[in-house]
Amino acid sequence: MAHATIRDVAREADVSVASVSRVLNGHSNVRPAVRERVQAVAAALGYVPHAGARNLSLARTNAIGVMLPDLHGEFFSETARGIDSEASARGLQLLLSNAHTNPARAIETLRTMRGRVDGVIIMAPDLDPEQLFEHLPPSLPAVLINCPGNVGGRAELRVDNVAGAEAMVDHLVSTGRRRIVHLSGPEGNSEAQARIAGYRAAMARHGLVPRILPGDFFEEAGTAAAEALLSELDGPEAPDALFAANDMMAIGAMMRLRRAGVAVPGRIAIAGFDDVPLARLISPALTTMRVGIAGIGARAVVRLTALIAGGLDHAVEPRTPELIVRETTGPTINTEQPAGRE
Amino acid sequence: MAHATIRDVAREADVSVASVSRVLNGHSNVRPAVRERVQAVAAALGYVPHAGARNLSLARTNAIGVMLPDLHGEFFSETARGIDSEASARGLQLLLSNAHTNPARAIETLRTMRGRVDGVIIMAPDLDPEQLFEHLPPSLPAVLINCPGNVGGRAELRVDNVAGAEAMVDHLVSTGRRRIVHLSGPEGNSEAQARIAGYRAAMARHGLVPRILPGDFFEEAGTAAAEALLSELDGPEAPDALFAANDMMAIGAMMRLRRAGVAVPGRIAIAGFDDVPLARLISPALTTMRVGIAGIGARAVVRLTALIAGGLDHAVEPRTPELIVRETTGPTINTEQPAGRE
DNA sequence: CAAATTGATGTAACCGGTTACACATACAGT
DNA sequence: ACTGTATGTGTAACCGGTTACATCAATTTG
Repeated sequence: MAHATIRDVAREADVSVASVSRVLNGHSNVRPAVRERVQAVAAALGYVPHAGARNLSLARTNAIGVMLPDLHGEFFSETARGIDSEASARGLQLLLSNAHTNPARAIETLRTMRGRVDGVIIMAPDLDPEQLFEHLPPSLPAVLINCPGNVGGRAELRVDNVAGAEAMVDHLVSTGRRRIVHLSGPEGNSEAQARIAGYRAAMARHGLVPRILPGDFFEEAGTAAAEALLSELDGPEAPDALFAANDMMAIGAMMRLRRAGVAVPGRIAIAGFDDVPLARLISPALTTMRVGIAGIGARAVVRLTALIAGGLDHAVEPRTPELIVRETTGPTINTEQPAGRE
Repeated sequence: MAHATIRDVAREADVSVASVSRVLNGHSNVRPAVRERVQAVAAALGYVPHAGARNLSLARTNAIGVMLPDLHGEFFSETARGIDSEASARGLQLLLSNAHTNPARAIETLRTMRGRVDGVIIMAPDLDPEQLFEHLPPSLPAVLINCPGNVGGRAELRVDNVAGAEAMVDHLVSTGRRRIVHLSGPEGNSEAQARIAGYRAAMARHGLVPRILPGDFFEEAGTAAAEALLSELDGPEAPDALFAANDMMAIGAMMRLRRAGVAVPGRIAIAGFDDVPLARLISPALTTMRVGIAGIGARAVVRLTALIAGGLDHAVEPRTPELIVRETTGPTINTEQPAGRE
């Protein structure tokens, strides 16, 4: 009592499978009488075409594979949303997999996608690019997002994290901050590394001494960092700004500081990176670098579609983050009173 | 110069396709010499098995289809995260589609999944269940989430939205509020309807008069509702609580009220529904009903896996939302000063 | 030493669609 | 009448894997 196949329909309607196929795909060269009979039988049998078989035969799936870094929080959600909105507008389905930092699993996943998707979008800043490219079938259309080791001339979208971090440091300096601490992302992550590099460069340019706390992009790291800084806040060398490598850590830090009664931005400024939707909703609203996460996802789909259609695309398309100044880097004040509550 | 196939490998290694297949799938009955030769040739040719063909042959895809409502923001992301975490722990891939409210598209999507997934998880509160079930192939394992018209004895997870809304009204009443306005979800949405029903029932039980503003689950609806209420806040009949049908609308309303200098919860209490991660991060933190979004997604995967393995499951599993009291329903005060800034 | 058993390998059918090509019929043109 | 063309339909090969079964060589057993 399994599913009906096209041959069942053909037998029941007393025609050949070719005719059934033609009817189902709306080809014109079928006699109306046959068409109706086939449709009636298909409906009666509850026939639903087997998409997998169809894909194999057509060598076309109308699906794209998406490989994203570990799926917590808003960063993932925004990327997925951007990809999804563009993909479903084009009638494409998404085969989703998150890259568990574990390279072997990631590569395995990529292989599993062969023959099930028409192309892939890969964002895997944690992964060793060498390994990745070695196992990426050369004929599989792919658009990469922030893959620093992209040597094979693959289509790519690359956020300029170095320039972004520099811009943020410049902004903090312009508001009078000097003791700017950077809370970094995880060590193996190329974006985190680039943001560190930008931070270092800008600090050096301003003649300031860098100080980096290790983080991992999760809210808890921000909480921990804030906790570590609390004891120093009354000292002579008190940091006057915390620049987190992403928004979630910045938010974690803010929550902790608020709980300790430390005024932000009065006593210490806070800045993030990414501009997740949440950043403008919290209070005080977070100053951050907008990378246009959803837009990147959507753009990747557009380029991938062109690639699948047979186009050539070896470009590394740069995306420059934009500084979004909100409340957390406002003026320094002495009182504990939170600022900007208009 | 397309992809190498298993026959290419077989020819090159001078063995049969059966042997290649055996080597690649780790069967034991292959002579070591042959095994090595096949592996060498496969590597040299950059052979990657065609997963689609494999799926067809095995009648097994190790993928599950997921159909979610067209929701932006955190609700979608949380559901996806819950499903993904459980799915990838089991080595399953996700074929994602969002249900565009458009029933025809939704059904089309569902058909497209036949033969590409081993089962489906469907959350489509906007969809007419009749149509949905008519086109859902009966032999396709499926777990539904909040599908009120589930008559076919399908496995389902159902949040008790009525009880949840009642509990929230009870809570608001217990804090002394009487003029409680409900900001509802979209009309065609069954969850929104259930929350309205719960609100109505509880209001009646307390002898209070209900008042419902139409919304659509988006932040902007909350902003608009707050705007509409602003003019009434000084009047004699000023509402003292706004109970939004989801968190995003509650947040939208809060943002607007804050901008107008209205103290929350001093002048008016705000409550949401869902407990998205954001709810505890904003300030003042949002009182809401926790439905455990991610947990529902994960649970759906567990049940679907059992179903795919051949189990029977006709249960409608109830999930009772939990009241999470935070700051937005704290004590009423007269001053404009925001409360709870410890 | 023949017979029986074991193990490795190849052949070909199958999964469920699509479609090139062959074929049959109808209808036009001269 | 005899081609020539258009149209509808069926046959069978194909997409790229898996695997039941047959085959054959090597080893064990009586």
